[in-house]
Amino acid sequence: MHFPSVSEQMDAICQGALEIVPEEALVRKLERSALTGQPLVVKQGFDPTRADLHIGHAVSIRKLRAFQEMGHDVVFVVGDYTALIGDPTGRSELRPRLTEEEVAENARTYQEQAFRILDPARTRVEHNSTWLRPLQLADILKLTAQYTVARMLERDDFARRYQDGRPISVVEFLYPLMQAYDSVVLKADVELGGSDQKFNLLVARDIQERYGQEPQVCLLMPLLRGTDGAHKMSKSYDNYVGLADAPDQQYGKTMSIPDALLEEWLTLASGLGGAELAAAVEGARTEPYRAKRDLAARVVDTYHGAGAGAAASEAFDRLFKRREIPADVPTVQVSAQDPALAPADGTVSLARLLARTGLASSNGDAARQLDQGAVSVDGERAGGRDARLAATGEAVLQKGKRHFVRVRFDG
RNA sequence: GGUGGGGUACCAGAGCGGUCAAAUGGAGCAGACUGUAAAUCUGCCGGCUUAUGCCUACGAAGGUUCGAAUCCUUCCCCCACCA
Repeated sequence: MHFPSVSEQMDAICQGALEIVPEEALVRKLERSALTGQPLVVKQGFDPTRADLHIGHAVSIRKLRAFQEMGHDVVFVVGDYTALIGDPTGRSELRPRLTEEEVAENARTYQEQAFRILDPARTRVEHNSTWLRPLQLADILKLTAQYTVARMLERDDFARRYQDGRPISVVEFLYPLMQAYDSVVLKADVELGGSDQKFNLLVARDIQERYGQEPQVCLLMPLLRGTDGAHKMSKSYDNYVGLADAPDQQYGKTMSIPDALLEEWLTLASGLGGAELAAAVEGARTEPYRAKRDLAARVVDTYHGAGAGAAASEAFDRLFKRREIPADVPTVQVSAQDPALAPADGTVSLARLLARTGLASSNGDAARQLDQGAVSVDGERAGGRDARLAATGEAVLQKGKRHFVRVRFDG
């Protein structure tokens, strides 16, 4: 195995990284691997607590990719067992426990999503249930004996919760230990994670030593803030751009970030580096709108291939600038005679139709939306809650700016 | 084990016998505006074939009362301090 020089590797690794703990150890490991031809084992875990990976995860997945390109072994750990506990990081309360079925369902697509960035041929995908599930109580006793409650409480999520009198379940103490055990099993040389993972990654260093291994190097990446501009990007805040989101979704969500976030996103999510990045950041200061549209297109290109960004940009203009009906409107077939639509004289209740087609969550919601002038039929704004619609042929219903359904009547 | 404090809508959190489908903030949806699904302002924000009506909802089940989120009983759950 031939690796780039140690200093080249260090440059690539450091680019965008927030912290490397400890940096000298990484240099030593790289030197040794260059000498022996033995690639480093670089791991990162992802808990399938939700169905999607998002561009916040991509920040470190890209870094995994960089390791891979330099010839190291990347292990993508699907935390299907740790997900059953839920990472307490940043949590002010116990996570709802997921069932094994829910986790398995989420895990199914993780690998596929990660491969939008990683090279499938050079990635080892491991599920941590493989080694965590078979553990016996004796094994767990050994593991838990390696760490103290006082050290656990150093962690500020726990410290704060304890101080505020909010519950901390004992299983939550197990989480960092299980993650650490992953590192032991994999004999990890390097573990990647977001900066909020620092505690967990550091615990692994201690635990590896207790199990007679050389401790891993922790490589912490900055956290990307979500589209709300306030919280870190997270599935639970619903402020994320999913790797598997449709192009128009990715584009629109990116457009919705506050201007103040542009520099952060350009740095962490655009895939740009060096001079290009500097130029883009400068552009964001002078022409934020332009810069945001470029960023959005770039994000879409990254996950849907070159050209997809331009198409999404065009669709965005059509929808929001020109207020036209988008190309791909889902069609719903309804019967003009359906009693749920209150048919009379060849017409149906528009409110009921909205509820029926899913544009409104209930008849009451539909009535309110109609009263507020939120609804258009074939581009014409519809009146109040009593509006009716001729039940023939087709009509395009629109609620708000971006919810469309084409209705086709039969019978 | 003891003592004290709690459990309210998607979240946080007020209410403590009627005027409570429940203040307020956040989230969400919509309208206006615009450079955007930004910001700002405004409205809405349980359901029901639309009704000064009914149903569901203030941890659960019973009870008191003309009337209960509010009072009582039992149960379940959470927190703090002490042990």
